[in-house]
Amino acid sequence: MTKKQTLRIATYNINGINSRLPVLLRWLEEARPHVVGLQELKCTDEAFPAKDIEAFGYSAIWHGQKSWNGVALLSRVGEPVETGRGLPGDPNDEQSRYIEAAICGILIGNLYLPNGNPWPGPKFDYKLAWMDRLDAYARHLLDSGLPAMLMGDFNVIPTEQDVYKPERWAKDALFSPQAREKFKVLVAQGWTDALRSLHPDERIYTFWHYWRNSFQRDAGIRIDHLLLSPPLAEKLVKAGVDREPRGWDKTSDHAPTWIELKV
DNA sequence: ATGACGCTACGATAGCGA
Repeated sequence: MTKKQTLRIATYNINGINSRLPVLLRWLEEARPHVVGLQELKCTDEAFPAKDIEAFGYSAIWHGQKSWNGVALLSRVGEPVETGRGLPGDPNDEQSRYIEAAICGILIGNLYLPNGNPWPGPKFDYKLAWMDRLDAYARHLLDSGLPAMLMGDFNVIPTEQDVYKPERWAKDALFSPQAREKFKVLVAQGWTDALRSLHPDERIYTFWHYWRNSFQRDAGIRIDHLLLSPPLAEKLVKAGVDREPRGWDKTSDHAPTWIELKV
């Protein structure tokens, strides 16, 4: 790092990277994040638009899957050194929901946590089991003492403060007591919820449904999170949500969510 | 309760996921 003061790291559920490519590239050009974790690529490894992304100055690693899921890490501050692909803890889990790399001396885990609807049901059970595996792995990361972070689409609304109208989400897996409790226990291991720690009293949303003019009414929820280990938390200087891209044409239902770290 | 999107396929509309 030469004279750079801060490192900007973002998470963005792109909801189909090839359909959203113009939106992604426009945002990369305008926001110029140093590191980006993407979720919901909805493409195979072969169909990942690596050349387009490289043309904007980013190295990338990705873990695709036909039709669903898929995660990637982008960096314009050195090539990501991959340290993990697939969440440990279940060798039979074939869903592409986790990719991890060392970038600029930071261990970055990028995740797409299962949605879990309908609740109850097997998809909800899968969500809770996935969260148990994440809990175990996150503990391992903290124990390493490394500057580490876990970011992505957690598909969990942590508290009533993180939803425009709690009663509308009462029967949704994203707001279920079980998922919220597991998220709470995870953070309590010693992670810092970056956005909430810097903005304790604000309403912060990262997702708005396409239907019923949700974005225009700001009827949103906060489900995209960046969790920092103690050595990173002390370097946190800014955090926010880029709401503008959510208003663009043919856009994702999520907005890019980011932090800035002292380097 | 409603419903928007992208993706896929014994495809040209419908089911699935979320």
